[in-house]
Amino acid sequence: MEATRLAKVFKALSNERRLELFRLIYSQCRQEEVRSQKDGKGCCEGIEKAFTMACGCMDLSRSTISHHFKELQNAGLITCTRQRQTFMCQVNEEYVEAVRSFLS
Amino acid sequence: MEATRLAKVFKALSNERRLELFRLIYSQCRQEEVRSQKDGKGCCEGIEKAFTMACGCMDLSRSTISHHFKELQNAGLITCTRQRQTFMCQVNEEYVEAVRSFLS
DNA sequence: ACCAAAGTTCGAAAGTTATCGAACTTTAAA
DNA sequence: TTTAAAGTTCGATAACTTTCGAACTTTGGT
Repeated sequence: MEATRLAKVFKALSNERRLELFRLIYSQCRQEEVRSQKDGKGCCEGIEKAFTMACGCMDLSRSTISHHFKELQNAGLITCTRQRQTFMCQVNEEYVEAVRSFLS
Repeated sequence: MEATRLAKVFKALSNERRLELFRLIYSQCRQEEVRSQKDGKGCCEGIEKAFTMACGCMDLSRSTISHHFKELQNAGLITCTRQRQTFMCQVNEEYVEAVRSFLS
């Protein structure tokens, strides 16, 4: 991944609270994946009510949490799609992989 | 690595020019390592004249480059030690590894 | 003793970020 | 139709960042 884009990914992870949020989303996704494999659904489709869940876990205003979700999306780390009242959130593994291999 | 420290590492890498600088240092270290293994010296002791090299490679003022070196040091990614007029620069692999495994 | 090379530190300007509360929208429930 | 839940957007404030040039320090060469 070229420097410009990768730097944006790092910037998205450079705020402590946003890093916590991303790790939270990621770990929920891992759990969801285990569950969907048990059900024979293949891979995880994303996690539901990610925003609501984050509001419950983090001591930040909803507007700030909304902002952090936007930043993670802008950086490409997650994709969110509306589902009626709540939204569905997926981790973009390609970007996670770019972080892991940032020196190659 | 805990969130506070890891976020600082990501912040250090969140500026495009600083990310380029770090990659530059890292790649020089890899080359140096190959050379020292040939010479039977064991591992790379760090790269010499890192600052001078960076000044030659990057179109930024010396004061800005100095600042970026400081930020990389503060984050823990590199260690610099003076050697007469120039300085020696080492990459802290522990921190690189923390980035690679930031979700575990 | 003088000069150059290699860095560092300072002060300033311009821009970006994190955070909040208030006001808004959209969807669903009573 | 009113109300509630789930988000989003706006405006503000305080703090931080990037970058520069100028002035400084420290080390080594002549």
